[in-house]
Amino acid sequence: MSDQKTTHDTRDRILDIAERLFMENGYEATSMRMITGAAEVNLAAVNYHFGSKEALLREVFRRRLSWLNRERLQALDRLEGQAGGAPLKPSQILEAFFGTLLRMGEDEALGGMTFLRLLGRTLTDPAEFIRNFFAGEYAEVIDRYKLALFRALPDVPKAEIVWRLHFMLGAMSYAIAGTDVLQVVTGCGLGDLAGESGSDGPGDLVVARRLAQRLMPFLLGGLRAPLPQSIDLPSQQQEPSR
Amino acid sequence: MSDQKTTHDTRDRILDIAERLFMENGYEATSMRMITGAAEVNLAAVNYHFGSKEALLREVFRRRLSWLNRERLQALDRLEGQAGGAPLKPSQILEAFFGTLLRMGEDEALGGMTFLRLLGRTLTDPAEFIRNFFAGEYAEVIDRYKLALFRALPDVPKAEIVWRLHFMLGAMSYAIAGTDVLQVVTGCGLGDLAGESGSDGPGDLVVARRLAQRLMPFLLGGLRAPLPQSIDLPSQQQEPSR
DNA sequence: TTAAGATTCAAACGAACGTTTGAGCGAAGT
DNA sequence: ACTTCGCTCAAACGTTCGTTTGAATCTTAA
Repeated sequence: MSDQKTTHDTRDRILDIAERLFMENGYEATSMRMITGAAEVNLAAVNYHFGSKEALLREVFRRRLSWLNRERLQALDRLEGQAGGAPLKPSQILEAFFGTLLRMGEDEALGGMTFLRLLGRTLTDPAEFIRNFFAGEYAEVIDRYKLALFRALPDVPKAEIVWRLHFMLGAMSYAIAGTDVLQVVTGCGLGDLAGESGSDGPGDLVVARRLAQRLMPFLLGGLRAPLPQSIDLPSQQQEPSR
Repeated sequence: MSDQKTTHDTRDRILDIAERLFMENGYEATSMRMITGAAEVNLAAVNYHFGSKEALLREVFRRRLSWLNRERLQALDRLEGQAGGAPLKPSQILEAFFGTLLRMGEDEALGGMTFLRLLGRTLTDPAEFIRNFFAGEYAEVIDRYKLALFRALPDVPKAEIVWRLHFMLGAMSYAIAGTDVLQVVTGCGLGDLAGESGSDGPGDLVVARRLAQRLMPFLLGGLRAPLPQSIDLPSQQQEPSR
């Protein structure tokens, strides 16, 4: 029973618990009383330290994404410095972007698989304040990596690259969310490796490494797939009348 | 008997409105009063016709997924009948599985892009009753297609195929969800094509076709990507910089 | 016409929600 | 010693939630 409580003790305990509960139940289905109860702090502590429930979710993400954004930009800077003006290889860009994220899943101090799962599940949340928040947090990094891919694949139309970046983000987001129907049906996949509900399976490090090992070749294969042959809509032109 | 005006009028109006509102706000953030208000029916109508809010969501999905499951199984039956015992081509399997779904997005009578977006956003919902429901609905179809892929790719380890099916589901789910950060940052992608917020952009047919045209080559490229070289965890212990 | 069943309706239920309040506490600062 | 300030606390705020109720209204068939 350590009675020693400082300011950051309460703040960080709220953030850690909220991160886990938001991941397990989603934002709307997680109440302030669930969070403060599990964190063993007073109900009013969240509003005192963060201002509101929305601001708490933002802070949960901000403390992780600020590290991730910095790391992703540094990785790209490093690669471009080594290349000395030449375009990067697509595999290098993907490794810097997705590898950096998946390496967060290996380190519990950076949130581990708990944060990765939360991120994957929250990226498809339709709530407006969430989407606005992510848009602001991701803007700079997305733009830098998008331009790097444009230079790495000069023969591919830019719109096509954006589409495939979109698909790659989706495959990763869904994979780290760990809610796939396959996992329940086949008993195989991320959930099987993670041992989500209590049972101590392999640790976050092993889970994240195995996932990265499977995901990266898939993403690269998709990015380099042959372009669709027909330019746009096929022959028949069907217009919804009125 | 055939005149089902009163009953199915209310029932179907509730289902249509609920489908749209669940898509726009998510399950938890959509209240019964929002649904019954927009559908112009009494608040008690949902509990009378469906029993509960959870049962309403299940019915919203069931009326679409029963059609989708039937169509997907028939498509696979047709292909296997034509092949006469020989393994199918992976592209045929993907076309039957993903093409059938994306064709739902073209037809407003089958839910159109509204249902596709709802499906993509709900597949990552952590609520237990939702995941159990999807597991039951998808079990048979997933199993059939999984086996078809095993036979189509006899040289690829089965675990690897399951992983890649997992990734393909993710890319599709995320793409049809239409909540990608790319759309807000770059103003390009599904949301741009869809004109989600009121403005009449291209119809569902055009949106779904363009999406399918871009997604299918990506999925095929990912599925056929070279296998990861190392069997499991590498030797080096890499520490993320802080 | 009339009785029975199906559907709609306004109103209310208890519970849970996010947030606010004002008193109380303990360790600095002067 | 006394004030200040950061923080915690129990209690309550007003609102909204999903659900239930019982009477009113409509539909249907004998």
